Amino acid sequence: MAEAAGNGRAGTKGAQLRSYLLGLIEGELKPHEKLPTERDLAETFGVTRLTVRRALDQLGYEGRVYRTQGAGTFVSEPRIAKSVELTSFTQDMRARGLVPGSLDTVVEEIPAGAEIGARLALSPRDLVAHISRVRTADGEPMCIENTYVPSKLAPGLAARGITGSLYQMLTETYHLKIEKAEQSIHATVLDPPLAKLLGVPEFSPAFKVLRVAYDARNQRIEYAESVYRADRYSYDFVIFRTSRDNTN
Amino acid sequence: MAEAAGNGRAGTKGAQLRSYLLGLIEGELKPHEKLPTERDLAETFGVTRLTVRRALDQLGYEGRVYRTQGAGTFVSEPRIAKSVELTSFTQDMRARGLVPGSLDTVVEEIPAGAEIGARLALSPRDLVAHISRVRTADGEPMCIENTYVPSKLAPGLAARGITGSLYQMLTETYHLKIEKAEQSIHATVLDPPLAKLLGVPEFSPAFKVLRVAYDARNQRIEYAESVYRADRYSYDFVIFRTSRDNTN
DNA sequence: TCGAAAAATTGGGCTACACCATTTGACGGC
DNA sequence: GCCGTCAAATGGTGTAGCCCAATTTTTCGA
Repeated sequence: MAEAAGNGRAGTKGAQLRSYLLGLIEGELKPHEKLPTERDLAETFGVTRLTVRRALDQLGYEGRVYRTQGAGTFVSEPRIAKSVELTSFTQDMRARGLVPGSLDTVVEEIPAGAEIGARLALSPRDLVAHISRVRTADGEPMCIENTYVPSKLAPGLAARGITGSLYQMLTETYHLKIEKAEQSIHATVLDPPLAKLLGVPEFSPAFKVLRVAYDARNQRIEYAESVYRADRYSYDFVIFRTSRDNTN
Repeated sequence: MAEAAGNGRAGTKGAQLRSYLLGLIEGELKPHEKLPTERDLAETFGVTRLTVRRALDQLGYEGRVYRTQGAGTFVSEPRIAKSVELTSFTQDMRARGLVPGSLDTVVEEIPAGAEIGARLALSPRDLVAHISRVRTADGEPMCIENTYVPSKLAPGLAARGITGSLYQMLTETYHLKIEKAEQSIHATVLDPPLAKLLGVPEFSPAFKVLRVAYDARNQRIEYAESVYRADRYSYDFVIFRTSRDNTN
C-alpha cells in the first residue's frame, strides 16, 4: 500500500504519521495489540507529542484504535464497515473491492424548483444539473441516485455528461472539493417501479438517503437523494459520548 | 477527586470554554454569524489558543460551527437531529422534549448463548441480564428494545429490575460509564407481531439497530437490539472527508 | 473610479515544555 | 503465597510562542 498520494512526501507531518500508523494497524499489529507510546512516536519521528496526539486522536475517532489513560493505545478489532467517512458511491464500491457502474444515466439541466432549491439554497428558478442513474456493483443494481448540482458552480456539466465518478469530475474539472456533508437516513419500502429497477421483490425494505454536500467554504455543491437496497447495505459506525454532561 | 463533583465551574478549561461557546451558539448568535476569533477567545479567557482550538474543533466536528481559514468560525444552521452523539433512549427523548416511558418491561437472567455471547465477547454459558421493553414517548410506542448486560459486570441487575434509564442505573449503581458504542443500522419491515406492539400497520418500514457499547477501558458493557418506527425516526448526521487521499 | 497589489486578519500546523490522572507492575511485608 | 503500597509508565490537559496558508480589508496607482 503506502498510497502516499502522488506527492512524494505527503503533506503535513501529521498526515505522514497517520499513514505510518495506518500501516502498523493494518499490517504488523493485531487487534488489541499496543501501539508505541506517544512519547516514543514523537521521538522516533522527530515531532512533538501534540502532533502525535492529533494523529492518534483522529484514528481513535475513526474507531481504528482505542486509548486508555495510563495504559496505552491499542488496535481496535477490524471494523465491519465505515460510514463515518464521506465517500462517493464510486469510492465506496472500490473500497469494498467491487466494480462500480451506472445504468440508465440521464443528465439534464432543469430549474431547481421549490424542494431542490431549498436544499441547495438556490432560487427555484436557478438552474441545476440533474443526474439520474442506477448505480451498480459488479453489474448488479445497488442503488438509485438522483443528484443535483447548481449550474452556476458547474457550467456545462449537463452538456458534458457523466462518465464515472461525479466527485472526480467536480474536483478535476470544476475544482470543487467536497469536504463535508449532512446526511439524513430514512427507512422505507420499495414501490413496484423502484423495486423493478433494483431487481428485488416489491415492498422490500430500503434506505432512503438525503445528502447535502459542502466545500470547505460551506458552499453547497450537491444535493443527492439515493435509495439503497437494504439487503446489501447497512450503516455501521462508532459514536462517542461527547461532553461530560451528567444529565442522564 | 471531589474537586469538580458539584462542578460550579465545570471541570477543565476546555469544558468551560465549550459551555460558553455553546451558550453563544444557542443564544446570542444566529446561523452564519461569526464567533470571536481564536486569539480573542484565548485572551479573554486567559487560555492558550490551542485550548480554544480544541474546543472549536470539537464543535466543528459536531457540526455546530464551521470554520474557514482566513475568514473565521461561524455558527452552523440548526441541526435537524443528532445521531452522532451517544445517548440512551431516555436522554434522546428528553432532548426532544418528550417524556420517555416503557411498556411490558421484562427483566431476566439467562445464559448469553451463541449470538449474544459473541457480541459481548462472553462464553455462551456466561449469564447476562436481558431487558426487554417497548419504549414510549409521551405514551406512544416508539421502539422495541432488547438489551443484554453481562451479569458479572452488573450483579443483581435482573433481580433489582429497571425503573427508568438503564444507563443511569449502570452509572450510579455499578459505576459503569459507557463512553463509546459501535452501531449498525439496517432497514427492515415490521412483521405482524412487532407491528402490533408498535401500533403501526403490518409491514411498515423500520430501522433495526444493533449496538455494542463500551466503557473507557474498552470493556463491553451492553449489547442492544432495537427496532424503531421509521415514520418517527431518521438518522441525521454530518460526515467529513477524513484524509487528503486523492483516490477518487 | 476601479482594479490590482499590499497589508492585516484569521484559522492551520508545529515546537518545546510542564504538570495532572490513571493504570500497571514490581517490590516488600505479612 | 498473597496482597497492599508505591513508583514508573502512559495518556490527558495546559502554557507560550513560532511560522504558514487562505481570506479579507486596505491602499494606491493607472
